[in-house]
Amino acid sequence: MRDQNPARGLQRAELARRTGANLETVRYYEKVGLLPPPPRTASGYRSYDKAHERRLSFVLRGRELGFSLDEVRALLRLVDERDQPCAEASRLAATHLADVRTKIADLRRMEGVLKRVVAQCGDGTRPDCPLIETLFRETTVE
Amino acid sequence: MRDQNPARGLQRAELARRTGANLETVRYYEKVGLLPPPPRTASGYRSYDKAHERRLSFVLRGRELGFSLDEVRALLRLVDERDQPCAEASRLAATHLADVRTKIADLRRMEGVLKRVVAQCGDGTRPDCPLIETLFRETTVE
DNA sequence: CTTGACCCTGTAGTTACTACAGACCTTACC
DNA sequence: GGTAAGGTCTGTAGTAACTACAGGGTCAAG
Repeated sequence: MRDQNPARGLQRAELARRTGANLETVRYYEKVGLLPPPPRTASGYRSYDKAHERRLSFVLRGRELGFSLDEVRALLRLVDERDQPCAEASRLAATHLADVRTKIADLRRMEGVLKRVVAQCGDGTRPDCPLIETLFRETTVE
Repeated sequence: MRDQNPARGLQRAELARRTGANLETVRYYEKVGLLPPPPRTASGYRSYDKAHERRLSFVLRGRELGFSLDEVRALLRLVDERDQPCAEASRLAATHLADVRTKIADLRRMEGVLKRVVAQCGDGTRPDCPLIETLFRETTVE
């Protein structure tokens, strides 16, 4: 069994397990500057603490809300450098919310067309496949 | 003025313009096998015809419906090789429709959380930013 | 002292393009 | 005939956000 003593810090796999991140993602986030490089043991192993865990969770939750890594980086900068980050953070969130709504609208348009053609295809015995005809003939957007 | 005589075929830029594709995308689709390599002029220029235009439009419309290039490739194979492609095509579309609906559900969850936090942030004068607190504290998914 | 489980690094692969750089060709105009 | 502007060609590198090795080092238990 590996060392679980909190005074010695978490290994990468433990941090990944505790946060739900993929093992490789932890190293990736360090590489792109979203996680600070942790101290190393004598043999070069990374040793994380609670602050790393907190920060990694922040990034992962940001990702769950659909923020890009650049947006998460901006949010982290606000956390680190600003006293009153709410106005800027809220602006970022509002912009992102608009992006999300645009994506939903796009997907709903796709859903509508797909639903229609799947219904028209029925049991798939038609010689003129409505899906294929749609792709050849129609514009899918007005 | 360039040659517009249909007997001589379309150049790449013309094909792109007529279909709405990006110029580089045309070559890319050829490279990944979605468009057949067109005949070349004596000096090596690609020369497209109506069949290419039709096929490229098919790919672009498939993309507008959110199909991956692999899925579009599969649909094109059905068009080329099968007499009765509708059953298989419809299955592909139904699978893709389910994917689209999953994405919509994900985005709606994001939208709900973002809408809430943006509302809570209000004019951005709060010292405890609801967005940042959410990212640090909550799980965004139940 | 070996086995197995972890850790390290750097790099390559993924999707679907997009954007060059450097070279060649064609056309219009003078 | 010359030249400048615009097309075209190729291959390659860049984008986002990871993910997955390969080839090596380390560490603890039996």
